[in-house]
Amino acid sequence: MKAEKSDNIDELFIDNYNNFRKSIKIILDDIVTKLYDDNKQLIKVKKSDQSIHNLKRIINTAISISNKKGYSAMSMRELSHASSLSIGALYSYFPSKDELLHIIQQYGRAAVEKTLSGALSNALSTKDKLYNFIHAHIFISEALKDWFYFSYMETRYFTGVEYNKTIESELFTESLIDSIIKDGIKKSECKSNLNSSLIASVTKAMMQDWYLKRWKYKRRNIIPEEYALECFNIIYNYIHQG
Amino acid sequence: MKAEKSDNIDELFIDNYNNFRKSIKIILDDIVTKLYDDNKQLIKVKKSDQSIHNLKRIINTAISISNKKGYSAMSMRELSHASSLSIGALYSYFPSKDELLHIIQQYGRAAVEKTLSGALSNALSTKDKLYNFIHAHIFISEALKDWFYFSYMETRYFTGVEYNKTIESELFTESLIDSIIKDGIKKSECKSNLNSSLIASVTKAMMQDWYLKRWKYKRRNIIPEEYALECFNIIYNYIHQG
DNA sequence: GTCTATACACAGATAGAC
DNA sequence: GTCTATCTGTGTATAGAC
Repeated sequence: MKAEKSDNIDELFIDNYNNFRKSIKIILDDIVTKLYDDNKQLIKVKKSDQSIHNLKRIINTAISISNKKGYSAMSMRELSHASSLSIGALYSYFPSKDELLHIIQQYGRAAVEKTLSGALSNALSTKDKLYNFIHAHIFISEALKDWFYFSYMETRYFTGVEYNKTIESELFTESLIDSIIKDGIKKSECKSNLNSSLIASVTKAMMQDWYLKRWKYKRRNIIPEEYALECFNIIYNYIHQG
Repeated sequence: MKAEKSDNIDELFIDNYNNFRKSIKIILDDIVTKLYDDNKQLIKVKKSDQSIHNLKRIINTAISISNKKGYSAMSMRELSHASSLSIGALYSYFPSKDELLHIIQQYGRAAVEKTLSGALSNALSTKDKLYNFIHAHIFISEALKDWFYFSYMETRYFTGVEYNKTIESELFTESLIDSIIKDGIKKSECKSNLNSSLIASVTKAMMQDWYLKRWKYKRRNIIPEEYALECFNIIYNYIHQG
């Protein structure tokens, strides 16, 4: 059995968001470090503790301002002021405003991929797989709620490669849910007459609402576990056999 | 009984989107006409067949461009060119770009209110009320899909009154679903242990996905009736008693 | 009522001092 | 590596001709 694989990330977030949150922080640091290597031809500043700290602040500040007024309406002067770096200094971390957008996208996408890829590995039954997947998605979108919101809202302005990658990611997530259901049908754990791809779509819509309407759930004191469980219950109740 | 009230709009869209679409077109014309009266202190051009036609084109063109690049990134030169009116002419239909945004919002909000207000009137059972409401919402958001998308995406840039009205509208729609479920619990048509407000939220999220991910459902040839029915089935299956 | 030409503010980006 | 000063393009909005 695979039970002894204790370094696997997925055991951390099945039932507890707090543990998940702690583990993802370390991963995010690694990802920013990796951004330097992946973009070394674009970044003038050499990789160092100080510069990693600065890049992280630039990314988070840009996301924060953009979520209030939109990326295109965020001026470099504003970003400069809010991140406590001069405009000149900013431009040594990225060559243009467009490239900063790409860097921000790379940052979040890397975190999401790392999380979801581990979410299905140890789950066996349809019920457990669906449960784990929904929880993993809610948890990562809670930990990175600002990035998720940013990415969702700015996607439509993306062009070329960046746009395609985002659409691809949307459809890939959906296809994972679709597979869980299709597999459940095959194993007679689910009803046989289900429109699995349509159910996968609405499941994703429910999960996305968590970060799209964060203000609403916060106001009502709904915690990630509670929301994830309700989503799971609604869908599982609809698909499961007998 | 109320059955003889044949002028009521709701009988048109329960099962058939095409009939709904035809009836809403007339309503939209009335709404643009009303926009002149409500904003006569802002609009320099006098109300006429030509000017109503122009204002409608301005609104639809602005929505269309904004949905591709965002309202703030849409330039007046661009809107001028795409709507075949000079910049000078545009500014006799609205005093500023900000005011145009308000006019666009008034336009859509009036149409939505008119539709949803009639959706619950004749329905009696919980099942029928939920069915009708979900269908009405999917149908109006299909007919005005560009406006719905626009409104959803630009809300966060709104300030003051406009922002409050949009939030209010979101919560009001949800409270209607919440009431349907609460009423069903009281009448023992629904399970007694339901978190009705949370279910109302995810129901709304599912309905919103119809216009937020229009490209996806179009690609898969999903029609409004099919999507509405699936949403209804998932939720009704979860809430209904026995 | 609609046009063209233009005023004036502010955007992104860069050069060169330190 | 970071700063300030500045270049150039584009934005919103308006004035005045037709």
